[in-house]
Amino acid sequence: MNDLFGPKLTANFFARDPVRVARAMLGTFLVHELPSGERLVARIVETEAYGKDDPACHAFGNEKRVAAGGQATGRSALLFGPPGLAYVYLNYGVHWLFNVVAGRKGEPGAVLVRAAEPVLGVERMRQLRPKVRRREDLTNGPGKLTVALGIGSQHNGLSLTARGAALYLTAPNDSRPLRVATSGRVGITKAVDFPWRFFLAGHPFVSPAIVPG
DNA sequence: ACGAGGATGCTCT
DNA sequence: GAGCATCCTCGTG
Repeated sequence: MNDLFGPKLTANFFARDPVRVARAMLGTFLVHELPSGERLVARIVETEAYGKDDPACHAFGNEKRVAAGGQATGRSALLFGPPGLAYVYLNYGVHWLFNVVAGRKGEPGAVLVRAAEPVLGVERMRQLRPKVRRREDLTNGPGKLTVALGIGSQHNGLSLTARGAALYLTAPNDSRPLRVATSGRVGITKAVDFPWRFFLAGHPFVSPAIVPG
């Protein structure tokens, strides 16, 4: 690898309570290797967990069906499957949002990546978001960072932990403690009181929805 | 600076 | 047909 980031995160990392995964994903690096070989890398600074018994989770409707012995259907079936897959879906008919499937066996869940700080490939990110002036606006929101990193529907369902994956996460090499803050999740109407949003306090690339402490 | 409103398409508490 | 895990533009001050 190099001095910045360490080993690729494994499926084990994602195979636990999504709330813990969401917190643990802060400070990790999201890497997209383009077909050209160019690497786009951003450090994750804001996440949200979605999980079991969570009215805001896309899997919520399916949970009752599955509990009754049925099969999960539709886009959220992915959330019941193995952890470490990408869950990418279209929001408001306009924006692709990137999640990592997470959770204990048989329990649905995912972690939404809401904001990140560009680390490598910034010039390419600017090309992908040509109207942006401030560097922060490149990746300080869930719909923005997918554009900047070239992530889209083509990644839905792909493994982030498989050998040869073009899209994956790596652990940071330094293990300095992070200043993590918690809040309710942003932009939703159900279960707004769940404290399942995590971000680096005061970090300039946290999404502007809520002023960071 | 800030708030209102439109875009746009998929899913189905 | 309603409701979205959002972003951008265009008003007004």
